[in-house]
Amino acid sequence: MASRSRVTIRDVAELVGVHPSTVSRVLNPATRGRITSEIVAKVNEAAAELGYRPNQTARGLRTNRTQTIGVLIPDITNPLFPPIIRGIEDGLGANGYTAILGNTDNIATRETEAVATMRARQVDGLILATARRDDPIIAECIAEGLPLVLVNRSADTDGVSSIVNDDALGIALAVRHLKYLGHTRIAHIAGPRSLSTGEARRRSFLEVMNSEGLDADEALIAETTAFSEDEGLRACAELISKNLKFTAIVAANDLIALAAYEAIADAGLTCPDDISVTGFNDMPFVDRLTPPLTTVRIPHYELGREAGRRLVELIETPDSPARATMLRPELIVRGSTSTV
Amino acid sequence: MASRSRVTIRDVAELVGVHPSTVSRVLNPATRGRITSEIVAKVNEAAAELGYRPNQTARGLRTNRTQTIGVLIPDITNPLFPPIIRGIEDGLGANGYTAILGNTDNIATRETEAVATMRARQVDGLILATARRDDPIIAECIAEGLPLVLVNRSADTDGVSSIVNDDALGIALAVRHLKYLGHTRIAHIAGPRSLSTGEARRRSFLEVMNSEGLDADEALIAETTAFSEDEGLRACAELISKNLKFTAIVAANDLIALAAYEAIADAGLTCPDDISVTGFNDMPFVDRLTPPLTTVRIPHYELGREAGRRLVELIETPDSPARATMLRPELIVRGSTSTV
DNA sequence: ACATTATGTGCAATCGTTTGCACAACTGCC
DNA sequence: GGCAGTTGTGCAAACGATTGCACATAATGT
Repeated sequence: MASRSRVTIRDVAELVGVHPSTVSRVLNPATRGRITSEIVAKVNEAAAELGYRPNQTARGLRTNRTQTIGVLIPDITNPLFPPIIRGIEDGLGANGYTAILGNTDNIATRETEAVATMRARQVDGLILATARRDDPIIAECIAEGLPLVLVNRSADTDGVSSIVNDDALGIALAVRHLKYLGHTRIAHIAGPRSLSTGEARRRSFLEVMNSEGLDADEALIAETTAFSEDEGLRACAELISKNLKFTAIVAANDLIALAAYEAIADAGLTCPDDISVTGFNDMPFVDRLTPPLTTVRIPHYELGREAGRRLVELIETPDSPARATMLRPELIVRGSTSTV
Repeated sequence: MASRSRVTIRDVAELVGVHPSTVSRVLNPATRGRITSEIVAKVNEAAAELGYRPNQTARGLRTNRTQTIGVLIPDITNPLFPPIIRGIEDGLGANGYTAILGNTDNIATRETEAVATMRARQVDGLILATARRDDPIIAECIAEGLPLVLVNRSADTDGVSSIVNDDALGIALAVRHLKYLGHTRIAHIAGPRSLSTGEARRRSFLEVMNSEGLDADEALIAETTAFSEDEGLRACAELISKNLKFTAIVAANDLIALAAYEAIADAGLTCPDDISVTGFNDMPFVDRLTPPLTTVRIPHYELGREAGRRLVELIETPDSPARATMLRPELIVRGSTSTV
């Protein structure tokens, strides 16, 4: 028969001739010191010989800690998320935690459902990359005392830990770069205002335009309902059709910037000769486009890693305070921006 | 205190006034029929009222089934894998299973390690997207009776279920397309022979060149040690420097095709005017390159979904035989190939 | 009407660990 | 040498669910 995990702590105990609890104490670093070193050695030897591996399930039942955490993301096939996930796993893995993933496709019901299955699996905490600014799951987690970290997107609720990019800085870098190139009328294709990223970038755009003394014209802001190419194309085409005489577009993310390329070409114009474009995220391969995309690079991996570490901290020292952390983005100048 | 999952089957039982085992039977679809429908209704009602959620950990301990499976992939940030993972999760999720991920970076020790932590977590089965043709983990799983499905890459071992792309067909499509365009001297940048994909594509290349009556010249095959851009660039530059008068390159995957673009440009040539290039995988955004890449599209999502379903089948009907399944790829013709 | 079978529910053991408590044995002190 | 204090180990009760078995009660057959 399948011998999976057949060897238990009891087998090890019998082989050595001690009580199972002694074996348990040897195997737990925190209690190991209380056991005679001679026995420690014997137990370790026996465990190795039998190929003993602790049963996490049993441990989890007894301790009410599964060393498992849930990660909610919109969609793993969006190239934005893999580095975040990788970062999370690395940040957790170093501490013996494992992640289970849930894709929500940005659908609220699927999000609720995913949280439910994760809680049934007794996750020790949750990382949300899916948060809407008013997401009810956040309050729910706080009420239930379930450790929570937001990553990538933050929320309006305070008292919750988050690791996000400094969107205001990112937009400022893009706008100042365009100003430096001589642009004064700059458009913005904004993301959804229900997401912190969409809102923050939009607000920052207006602020920076103002503070830099450029034409901060609300008419130059186009709204989208999703960070998608379809939406970007629609918004951008509309903007161009209005004939507002702008010479540059600050797109709220790279997909929208890609859509801008298309809309510009559709209008018989060229990028960057007629209109400069900046993106946001620095997705894979945007350096290979024609023209290569000038964009704001977000440290996605680090975002994830910090989120993982922060969550472990929250789980292991339950009274640690909530902190909102911002990581610095970087402007990557390529060929999609040029002087007017 | 945190109320997470505090309500147990016992609480529900007390509220209704029945024994916990009765509640358990009601909640389990297989045994529900044995209970009076009146009680079933009351139990369901009480469970809903208390917000009862079964504790998967406890269930797992008792039944020795965690409804969790392990997925090993080389690296989630490689755009090849997210759709596979998404497919796996969808294929599993419909059956109540959840996946935990492990990134191995194609390092054997990390692979062994990941399997160990997964087995400690009592996974019910394993999906390997990391298999080398002679991977020892496969034999190990079979010996232990741990259900296993290979996805994307297969192995030399038989008696193991796998869901892979029909690489031979994919290569045939690419070669025939080039032949149709008038190419006769065609080069191949092969992937690592230690991986089924590298070997199968390489072998198929020679076979198809022969069967199509083209110059099947071993000298036109360049070897790489990894499916990476660096390796592709090295191999391709070397091939070009040999001055072998070929007019097309069949790259073993898209990253290598990208490297071919670079090597071709470095040699002062252009694609497709001087050399046509085909890729393999149809990664995101290769349609946006200049020129857009002609490539073989692999149904990655379906590959993953089938793997998930197959594993569930293997777990739930343990004597089901191992099957090797191939899914059909599709040639996507774009701008990187042209007539000679 | 009585024996027999079906049906529905309760009982208690069990899965593999962890951990508070008890208690020997040993140490050191005066 | 008796007493308090350590120290190291064993004991047994959990954690929350599942499930073979037992046993009432109800349904069935003759």
